[in-house]
Amino acid sequence: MPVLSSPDIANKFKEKWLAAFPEDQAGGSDSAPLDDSLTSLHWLQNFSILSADPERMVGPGPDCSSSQHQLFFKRFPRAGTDSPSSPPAGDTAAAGMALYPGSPVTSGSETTAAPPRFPSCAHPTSSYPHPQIQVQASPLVEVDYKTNPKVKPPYSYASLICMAMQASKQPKVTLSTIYNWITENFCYYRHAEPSWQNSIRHNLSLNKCFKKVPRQKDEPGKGGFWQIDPQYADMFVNGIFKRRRMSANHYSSSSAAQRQNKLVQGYHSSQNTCPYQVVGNKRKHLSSKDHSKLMRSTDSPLLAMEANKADSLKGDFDLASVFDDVLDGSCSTFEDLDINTALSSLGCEMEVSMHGRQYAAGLGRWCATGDMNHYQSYSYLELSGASMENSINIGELGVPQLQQPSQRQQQLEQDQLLQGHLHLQQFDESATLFPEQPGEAMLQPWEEIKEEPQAIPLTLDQGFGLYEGFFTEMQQWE
DNA sequence: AGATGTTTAGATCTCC
DNA sequence: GGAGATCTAAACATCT
Repeated sequence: MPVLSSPDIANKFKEKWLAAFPEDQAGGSDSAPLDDSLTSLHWLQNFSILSADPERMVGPGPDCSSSQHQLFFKRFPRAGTDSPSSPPAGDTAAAGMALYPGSPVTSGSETTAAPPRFPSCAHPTSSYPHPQIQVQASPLVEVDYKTNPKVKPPYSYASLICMAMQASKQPKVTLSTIYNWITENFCYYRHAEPSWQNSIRHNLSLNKCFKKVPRQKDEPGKGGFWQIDPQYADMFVNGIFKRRRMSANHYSSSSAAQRQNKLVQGYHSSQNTCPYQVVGNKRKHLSSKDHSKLMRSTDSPLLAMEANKADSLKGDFDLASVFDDVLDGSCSTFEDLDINTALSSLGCEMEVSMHGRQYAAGLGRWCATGDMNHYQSYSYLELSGASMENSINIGELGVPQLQQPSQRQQQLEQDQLLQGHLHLQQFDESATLFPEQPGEAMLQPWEEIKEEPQAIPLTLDQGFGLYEGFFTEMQQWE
């Protein structure tokens, strides 16, 4: 059996690629050879992520001519912009695990379906169609959860509730607000039997993560308010409910890779308990009584390809501050994302250690170091300013979670490489999710957290998709 | 009456 | 196999 070197593989890939996509042969003058892009990272240095948004390319904008990243996003939809309905590639089982609360749409490559529209969405980026990831068996089948009444969104009710809370501008929401948001953003529930509302109520009551806030006597209306219990804010990542269910010794005894793998499995599996098909996976939870559940199958060519990347895009990112601007933001839909949500979409690793104990990084702010045009790094600064040792790695591309100094340096270099022409401005996020309980979030019962922040190994394309998704959002901050 | 909230029970799945 | 998570369904109570 012949052994192919990296260039060989790249060349063969190029040949097959061009055979499959001859239109890519005629690249622009600025396009670099495909094999180069596959065998080296040099092109990354010329890659302007800020301009890489394929949607932005449509409209006027600077630096949108790079055929390389056009090609990239053409072929590899942005993982980072996987909407909540777009499960991470490779996670065929976790169709509901979203890294990025974008628009509630999952769609294929074809563009016949109308892009999601969120009238209540304020910022300009919300109006353009999001990259679409196929999750259907047929690449021609799209699932737009906002308009498709047949496909049940692959989110747990807890996630839906959380997303609704996130999308609302209020620290506390009413049941009807949750109902409305869900029905507004998920067509399925507009047409479904109202039993789902029962489930929502059941979830609110039963789930400790949700806290009921009684309505004041002078407040008119029916029922009370609901909010995420600050003690459990860490259980929501990007608006997706993340159950904690890992034993402590699991972390201490297993290797980083094993731990990561297992945790990822647990996390992903936890994100979707809805029936689905899993290609090449033992998980099969298909109920014949609801045919729509079949549509959660994720054996699209893309995901099938991604599924083969055994270690790709798995893990999660603890960032309680994803909620930080929920209160003062203008978010009302998935698409109104705060920076932390966008950061979360990076699938970056956040690891805050204190006195040898692992904590989920909750509050803090992302800062870039260096001048505005040449950021050397950016980091998540613990607001407490205590002697926390931060180890933040954005754009983890398969780097083990626990890093030695040399590894960290390596990662830093990798980060710098990836940052390329990025212009990252420091931003401020001062709002907290639970303003009525200032400081409480800082006193979260971290010790109770069994499931810890995970390093997220990403394939290059996925990582880039995440990066792109992030910096697409970052532009708004600029 | 309808909305809201609580509780119980069964089923299915994953993880340990 | 047990435990936990989630979904679904149902019954019941309370409130507006």
